[in-house]
Amino acid sequence: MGATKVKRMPREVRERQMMDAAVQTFGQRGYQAASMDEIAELAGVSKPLVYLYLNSKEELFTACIRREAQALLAAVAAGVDARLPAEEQLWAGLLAFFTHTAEHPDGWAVLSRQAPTQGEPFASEAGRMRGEIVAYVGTLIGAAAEATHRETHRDPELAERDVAGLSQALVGAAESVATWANETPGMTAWESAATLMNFSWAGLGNLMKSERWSPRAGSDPR
Amino acid sequence: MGATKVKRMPREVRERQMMDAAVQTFGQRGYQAASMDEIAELAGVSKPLVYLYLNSKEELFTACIRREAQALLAAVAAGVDARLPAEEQLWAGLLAFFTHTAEHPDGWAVLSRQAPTQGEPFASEAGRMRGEIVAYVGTLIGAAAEATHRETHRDPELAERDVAGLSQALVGAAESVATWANETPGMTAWESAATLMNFSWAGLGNLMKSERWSPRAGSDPR
Amino acid sequence: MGATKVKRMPREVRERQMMDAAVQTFGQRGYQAASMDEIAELAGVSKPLVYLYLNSKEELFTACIRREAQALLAAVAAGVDARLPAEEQLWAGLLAFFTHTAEHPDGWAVLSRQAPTQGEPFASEAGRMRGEIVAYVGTLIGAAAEATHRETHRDPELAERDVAGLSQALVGAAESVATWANETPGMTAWESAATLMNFSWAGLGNLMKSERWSPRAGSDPR
Amino acid sequence: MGATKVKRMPREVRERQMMDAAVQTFGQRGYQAASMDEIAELAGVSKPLVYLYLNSKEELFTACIRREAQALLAAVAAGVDARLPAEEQLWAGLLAFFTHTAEHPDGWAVLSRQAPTQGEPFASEAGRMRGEIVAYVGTLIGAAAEATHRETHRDPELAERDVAGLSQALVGAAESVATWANETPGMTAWESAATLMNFSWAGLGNLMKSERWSPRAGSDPR
DNA sequence: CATGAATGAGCTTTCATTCAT
DNA sequence: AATGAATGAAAGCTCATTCAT
Repeated sequence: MGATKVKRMPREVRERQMMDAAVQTFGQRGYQAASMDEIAELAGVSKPLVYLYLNSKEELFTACIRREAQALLAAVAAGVDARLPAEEQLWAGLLAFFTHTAEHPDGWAVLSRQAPTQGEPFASEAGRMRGEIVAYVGTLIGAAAEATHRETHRDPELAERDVAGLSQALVGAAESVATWANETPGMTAWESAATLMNFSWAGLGNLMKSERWSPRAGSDPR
Repeated sequence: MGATKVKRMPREVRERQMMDAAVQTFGQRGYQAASMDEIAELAGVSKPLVYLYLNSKEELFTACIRREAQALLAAVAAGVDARLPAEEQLWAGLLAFFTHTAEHPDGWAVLSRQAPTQGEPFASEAGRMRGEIVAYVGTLIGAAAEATHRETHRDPELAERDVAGLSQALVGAAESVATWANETPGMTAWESAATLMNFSWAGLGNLMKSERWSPRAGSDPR
Repeated sequence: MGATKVKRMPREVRERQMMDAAVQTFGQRGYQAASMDEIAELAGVSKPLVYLYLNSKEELFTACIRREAQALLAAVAAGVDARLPAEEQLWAGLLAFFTHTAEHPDGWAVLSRQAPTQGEPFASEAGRMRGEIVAYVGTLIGAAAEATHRETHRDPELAERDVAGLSQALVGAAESVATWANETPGMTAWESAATLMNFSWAGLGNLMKSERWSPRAGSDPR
Repeated sequence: MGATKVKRMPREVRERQMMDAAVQTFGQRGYQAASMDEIAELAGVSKPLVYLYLNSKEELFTACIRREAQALLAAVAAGVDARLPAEEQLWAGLLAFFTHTAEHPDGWAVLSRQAPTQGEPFASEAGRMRGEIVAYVGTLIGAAAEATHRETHRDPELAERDVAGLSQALVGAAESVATWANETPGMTAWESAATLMNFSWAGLGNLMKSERWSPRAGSDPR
């Protein structure tokens, strides 16, 4: 009786609507503060249907984390050409990263703010994705180190933990800038990527040439 | 059977016990997931006493944020000698920062993970502290830029937004490394600080000499 | 064992059941002493359902006041024929009033005892209804005064405040008698109405003929 | 160590302070909404002291009811000269009643609004006092009836229940007017008493001369 | 495929009341 | 005579979750 409410949609479509509503709600309110009522209403369906398709709040949140992580990883991967030199891969990856986070702020909020703070099933789920990115960045750093080695015949002697630490720093810096950019009107993905590149590349480059920074005397490493 | 339950303590002492318990619980569970029951039990008191002294969950959380922020800022300030050159100030500050966050992981979790994600009364409370640190880092960068200018007679031309972005990146990197260090056994504050210094100083130094990184052709700033 | 717990009823029905239970509980226990648990149990539903339909204790109480006030006013209005002389209107109104209060003692308790003593959202809600009744009684007194004026050519000179005071007295007397009747077995509405009519009508009649009562000497109006 | 807080007062004085504070708080807030904290603070003592002297909230409220009832009864009794004719006794009693309730609005609120609505230990406590007043009024009516009988040789034939009903009506009217007067600025006790006297005396007088009001035909007593 | 009706469990908060000094 | 410290018990309210249709 009327076409206002289109019902009987295929499962796939309904499911995407629900997940979209969930990501938006979780991203803006947080996991705990988001209520299933709100999500169902925003999705335009009844609560039992949400449960029929997504089973529970926990599974729904996990599904959101997974979907958004996949999307972010895919976006970065799509932006990068593995045949280019490491430096340009990093640039391309950062650009893709900031572009995606700017276009999906709620998804980024779910991944960066909500998931890691909600305790165990979720933190590790989000950690898995972050780990993939950190590892990928680590690969780039390693590759660059090796290239430098070949060119300069100086061994950067980057231990595994060094690489891990640097990757963490770079990813952390990117996260921080991404969040800040989402709150700063007029800030483009290009600017964000340039900021980060400027900030990090020379430091990384030096490291690879074994030119480490070290504290002056007096401050002993304890 | 012992002195496990010492009762009738002066208000000041009890209040500190409660705040300690609260920081631990909030840091590990998150604001919403932490229950006042749990905090009271951990503090070894009854719930009404928590309310008598701290008034409400919201006020309790705010008090935790403030106390931990104060402590962190104080620790960093105590570690830094403003008469030293910027480079060494940064090193000392990072060392103090990583030392404090390593010694107070729950407090650090409250400040870095929980407070910023819990919406309005809290996010801005924590943002205030982060803002102070970012501003302080910005000062260091500015000072270093000026010094470089004097030495090299080259103007770094760092716009305000550049400084802001770099500070965000540096602080984000530090946060990321601090959190990662807290999860990585055997990682010392000294190592964390060195990692970050290595990562960032050369990049910053280059910037100040106007040696910016720029993408090769093809990737237009859109 | 039986049909004691019939479930899945339409909202309208459940809502009436809840209001009935609420009126009974509020009337007997008072607003503060009545617990939502008790009301829900008496209504045969769970507490969340009460909140789902009626929103809060405050709204529930307000709804009770309104419903019972409406019912009482409607009962009195239905019992009165506005074309009759004032005297007979008063009689009919009193009879309807006492009949209704006798049949709905809990509703009457809510209106007369509980609502006016529970402070501001409620007192004025109940006051509104009492005001309507007082005003209606005032109209009757005014009409009777005018009729008397026409017949006897003596001006009753009833000032507004006189009318208000008399109405208050009459309504107060009726309230008192209604409450007393509800506590007195065998007391019929007819008897109550007759008592009040006897008590008041002659006094009012005298007033209208300007035959005021006045204290003998000695007691000066200060 | 100054004289700001005079301590160690005799029990009698402290107790009166507490009761004064209690009457004020109960009268304004209601029994349930009044908290022992509030009462203790208003009385200027610590909570345990209130318990030491008055034992419990329930006993405290009961004590308030009793004290205020006693005071009201005493005031009315003091205003009446039992050797005067019933009519003048009524006038004097009403005047004393309205004077006292106007001077002690909180006490009157406790007696008239709070006590009767708070369920069982209290309602009957307040009912006892009300009963005394109703009975006293009944005595006056009875005395007046007898006097009338003697003068007019007509038997008013007032059954006990008639007297009771009339007393209830008169007392209810007085209560209503007292409460209304307390809310109406500029309304004096003298005016209140006159209003009530005008309203009731003629009606009572008629009754005593067996001139009852009776409904016209049609409205049968069922 | 889809939902209106319903609830168990838990949370924050308050309050009368009591110890120990 | 007087109090700061402390609590058991309960109340209002919310939410994820499930029937029955």
